[in-house]
Amino acid sequence: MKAATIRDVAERADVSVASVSRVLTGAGPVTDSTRKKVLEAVEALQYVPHSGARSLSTSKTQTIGVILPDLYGEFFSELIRGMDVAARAFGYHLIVSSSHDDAEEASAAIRSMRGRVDGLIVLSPHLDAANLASSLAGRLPILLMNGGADAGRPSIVVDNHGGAVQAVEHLIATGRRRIAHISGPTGNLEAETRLAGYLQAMADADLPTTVVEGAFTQASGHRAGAELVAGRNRPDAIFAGNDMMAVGAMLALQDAGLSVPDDVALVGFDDVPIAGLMRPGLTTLRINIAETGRSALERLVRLINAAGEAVADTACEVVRPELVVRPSSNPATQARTNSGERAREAAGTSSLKGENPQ
Amino acid sequence: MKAATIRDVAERADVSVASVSRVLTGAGPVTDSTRKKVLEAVEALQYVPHSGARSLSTSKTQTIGVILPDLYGEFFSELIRGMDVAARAFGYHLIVSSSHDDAEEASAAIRSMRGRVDGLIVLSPHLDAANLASSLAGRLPILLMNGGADAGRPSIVVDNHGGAVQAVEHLIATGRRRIAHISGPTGNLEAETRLAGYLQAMADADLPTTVVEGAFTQASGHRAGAELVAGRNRPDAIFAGNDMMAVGAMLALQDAGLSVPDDVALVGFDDVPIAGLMRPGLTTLRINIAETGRSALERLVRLINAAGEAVADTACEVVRPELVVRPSSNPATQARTNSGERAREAAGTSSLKGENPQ
DNA sequence: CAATTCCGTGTAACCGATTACATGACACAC
DNA sequence: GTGTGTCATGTAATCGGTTACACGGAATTG
Repeated sequence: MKAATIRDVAERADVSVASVSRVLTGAGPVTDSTRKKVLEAVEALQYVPHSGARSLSTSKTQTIGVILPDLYGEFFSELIRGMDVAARAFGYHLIVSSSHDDAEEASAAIRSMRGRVDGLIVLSPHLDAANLASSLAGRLPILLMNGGADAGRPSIVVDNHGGAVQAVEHLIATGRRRIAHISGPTGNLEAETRLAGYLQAMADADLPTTVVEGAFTQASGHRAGAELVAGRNRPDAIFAGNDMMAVGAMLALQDAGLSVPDDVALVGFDDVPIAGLMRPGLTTLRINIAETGRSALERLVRLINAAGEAVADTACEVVRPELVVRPSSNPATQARTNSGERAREAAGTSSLKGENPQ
Repeated sequence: MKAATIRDVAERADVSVASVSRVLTGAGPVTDSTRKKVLEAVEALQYVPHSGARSLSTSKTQTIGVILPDLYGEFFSELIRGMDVAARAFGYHLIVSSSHDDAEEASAAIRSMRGRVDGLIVLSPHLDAANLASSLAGRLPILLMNGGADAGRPSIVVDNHGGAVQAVEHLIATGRRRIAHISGPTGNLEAETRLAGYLQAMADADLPTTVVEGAFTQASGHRAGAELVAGRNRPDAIFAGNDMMAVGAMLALQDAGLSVPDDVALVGFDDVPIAGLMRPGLTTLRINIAETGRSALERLVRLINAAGEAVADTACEVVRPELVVRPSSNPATQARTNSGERAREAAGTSSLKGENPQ
């Protein structure tokens, strides 16, 4: 039994294919009686329009492609969730291609999506991918989320620089002066922007800087933390380029017998779920990822609908991270209030939607 | 400038559309000179075949749909990663639709994918979704990962029952006898299967059971843990239905001034990244999620290619969880060796691939 | 009552690929 | 030199929708 076509439906409803199409697309005039007959036939035949055929005649696919680098954990899922919910609301589908960690792979993925999607959202922490993406995509609307403001094309970036400044200013405000930074890997735009923010905030406060390079991994954070406490002139605060390195550093500090935050305060970046579950809870910078994903998708849909017209949208939208203060950066003089914080954290589910079946 | 069609390519290469098609699909004989001319024209025109048109004439979309419930964090991203990598290897694209938490929504998603995909992978922890999926999909190959063995259709399930038995037997082996269970929400297949495994293992060992119902969330685990330690006849071990509840319970125990594992041992399920980062590290059951996703996709591709033929594949593949022993379930008599474990965990990146840009 | 408008409906062209079949060139054998 | 077989290539039908245009019947108007 082959799938029903629009002609089967037309025949069964005793109308023309044009009427069936009009009922189904909602375009053009039809009487109620015709509509009723068509819908009955559709129901009876379990008819679903062939999307390929539709896309052939309308040259729209109602599909949006998402190109992602190697993202892990909460970040990935929240982002897709936000985009997916928005996509459904607009009647779009989402084609996802993940794990593209170099420009080569990413451009292959873009190429393979051409003709299959109405627009692309490209996340890429790689310096050169932005141009690649735009040249490869031809006339396809593209929204970049590559972490670097790329003037002249629609994009969304996280204010990594501002976030880093916030982190440093917070540490200064709580009385720290010897503030070190564990940076992310060289070549990663986000890492470099966060580093730049750290350097600037320290310069503004006239404080000396210490930077150890990490790789955005927990292990590298552990190594960097160990290195920092072993050196002379031990810092009284560490701002890590992301939460995973902060977690590694925290464990290294505790291994060395130091107290966080009394001996060394600690601030991360991203607010991954683990941040709130560490003891002490990790101060960090939060980005509402799902919201960012939703917003990215909505913007792309607008770009698609406006295609060809006044391309007024070349702005670079900035998402500002929010500082979430937890005990890891309590003022140096303050007594520990571990249990209170612990109870609060344990009761809340804000950063952790728990269900995780299978 | 509209996109080039196969006719433009044919014209430019001074051959027929048939030859262009033959070169591009690799089917049929062509001389090297023709191939060369065609490829040059393709390159010059930046030609990409229209997937809709192709799908119309071949009735294949080279796309696989994935229907997911509300999944969070690592589970979601690992699963998609595994599927995505496999899909690329087979030349397939992945359409993802997530956040379907009731059968209604899930079936709407399935319907909207008909005609757009060559096959479906449906994850659903809902009891009735299995039948729904199969009836809605028509002749579309479907692979179920709904957590309940559903004889007669291709499916992949996690051995939740066996995992729970392993957990309980492990706790018994380390000397515990008063073992309580924090279950997941009623109506969730996985939760119920894990509960059943607990009950069976306890019955086999002739031990009395205690069950408190949770909701797979950290907060519910915290409540359940508090309730368990407050009651008379405090358990000396708790097996939680998932890691998030185990984490909540651990914090509740520590809030109550109890030591894990000395006073109460703790075992979770899933091996989320946080499990290894808790202090003490949480004993749990690990599933290689990416691998499971990859395997699911490969199996579906096989189903697609075999469509219509001998549908010999109606088996229910079982994925067995692996017990990961960490300090939260150390034998009751053993001294704490926190620092050793801590160093090991911090050095390893096994469960945590750290990069988490933006 | 005829003329005009309006509007629901049907016919058929079109979107851009694939592919069965026809064609024609060429080589080889008799 | 004609016949036969092989094989690269071209022609045209086809997939299943959408939609411009034509058409015809009812309602409105003079």
